[in-house]
Amino acid sequence: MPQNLQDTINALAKRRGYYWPSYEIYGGQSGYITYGDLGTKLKRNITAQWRRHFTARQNVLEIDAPIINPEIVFQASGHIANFKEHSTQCTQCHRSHRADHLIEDKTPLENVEAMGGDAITRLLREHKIKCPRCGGPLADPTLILTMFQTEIGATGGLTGYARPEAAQSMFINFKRGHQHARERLPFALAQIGKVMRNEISPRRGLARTREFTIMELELFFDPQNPRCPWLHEVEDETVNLLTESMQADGEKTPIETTIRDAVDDGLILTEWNAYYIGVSKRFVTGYGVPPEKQRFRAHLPDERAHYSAQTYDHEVQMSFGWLEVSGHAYRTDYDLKSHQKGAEVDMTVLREDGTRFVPHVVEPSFGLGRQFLAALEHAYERRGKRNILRLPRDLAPIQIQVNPLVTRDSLPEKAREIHATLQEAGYTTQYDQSGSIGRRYARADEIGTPLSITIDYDTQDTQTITIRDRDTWTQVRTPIKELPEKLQGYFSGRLEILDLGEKIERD
RNA sequence: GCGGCCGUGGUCAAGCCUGGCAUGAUUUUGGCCUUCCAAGCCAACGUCCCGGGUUCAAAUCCCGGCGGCCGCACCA
Repeated sequence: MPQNLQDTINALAKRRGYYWPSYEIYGGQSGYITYGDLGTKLKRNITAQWRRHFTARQNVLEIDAPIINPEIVFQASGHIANFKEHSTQCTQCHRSHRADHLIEDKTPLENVEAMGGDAITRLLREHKIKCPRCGGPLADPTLILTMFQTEIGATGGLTGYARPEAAQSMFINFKRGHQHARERLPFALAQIGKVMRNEISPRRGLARTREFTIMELELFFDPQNPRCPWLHEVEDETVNLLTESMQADGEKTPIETTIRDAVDDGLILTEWNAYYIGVSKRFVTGYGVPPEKQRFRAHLPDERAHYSAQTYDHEVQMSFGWLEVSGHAYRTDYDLKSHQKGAEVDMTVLREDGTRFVPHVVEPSFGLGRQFLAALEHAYERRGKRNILRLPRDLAPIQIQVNPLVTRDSLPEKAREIHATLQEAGYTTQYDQSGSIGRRYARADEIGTPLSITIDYDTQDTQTITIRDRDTWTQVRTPIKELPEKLQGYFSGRLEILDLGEKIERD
């Protein structure tokens, strides 16, 4: 067996069809993952949950914009300038360093990055800068551009880039969105879509891929009226915060605070960011990560993005360390102003007092693959020889498995009949008659199917079936005619396994 | 991109050092059996990451590539 949890889950994912490395038959290509049937269904359920938490409001509008953007969009946004790195490597100890930072350390120069590649190479040579670690000679820096570049139009001509985040689509469509939101603030634009980042060295499977789905929301508000009218909904939610100043003091243990207190104490700069941090905690808890394994860590000034005034990463404790599952950035009016300048289009909106202003933005941003990974890892349980995925019932790819107890005496026929009924009712189901009943329950457990329905010899006589619960292995007996109502109750979260029928005791 | 370790059926592993019929467990599928938790029996499907070299002979040795993990850097 594999030694660590990640290997175990990767093996399970491959075996059962959650996900696997892409381009396998051609030897593989790092940074790409393909989702299988179960994975696709799980993703769909996670996005459904995300929508429920983040977009189910009248003034949150969802859009679906193109992935390839003309260069001008990213010139205006600042990405072209900020997405280049000049990296240099020590020829002796092979460590990599950022060339511009080395120059800034050794000279009075500032913002060296903006001077361009030739200047950086020249400065590195002129000042005879050595490896800060071992003092060895450094190679000439190489330019790293982590956006995918392409040409728009089959005959070329116009440079285009794949978007590395969905946010710019929301900013460049701000005016349309504002119009559709009937020109009222606050409102938000949200988007679930693919983005691409040409990572230098992607690793750890799903946690970092070159192409992934992002779930992002931009909330626009008036900085003179920064109140979040929905804050009360999450104000009592407790979160673990690791603030900027705590990290500056070397503090590693977060403080537990309510959203309300975090706002009142000034730990979170805007009510809107605080609101979404609260919702984020609920969302992540909802898909199975216990609160004590979550924290919100503030970005230090030097790791913050070029647009951000304050960013909190929502991190989840995984077997391999902390994993960032979402980012909560206060982007101020940086982006709208950038596009106002770039496109020469007025991005201001009207206040009641007749003045105009550019709205401020708060952005919660989620990588779908990372929610997926966090949900899987926290659902995983080893019980004896068995793997169990204790996925929440509203996340499980297959909701119900239907089995005949044995494959004779017309039990399979009856089981298929019930299976068909459930499918017609809209449930995601699986029919299984292969192997012993225990083996089939084990299969259901391993892919995280919460309920198994078994047709046995009592079914014909009493018109009842048994329902087995994945987590407790408890079984209850239920009349077939009550199934629709009971299952509806269970999957809406109203009923638990013992509410579904009469408990069966077995020796 | 650099360095270290690694790559064997669907999955996990032994074999590699010391070249000689690819091995085991498990999974999957079908059958038998079977009145509830991976039972048993029978059968089947399916493998040495890719390319080149050395050799009578390469999973094994050598070279290159690709991929994975870890460290450096990157992760907006």
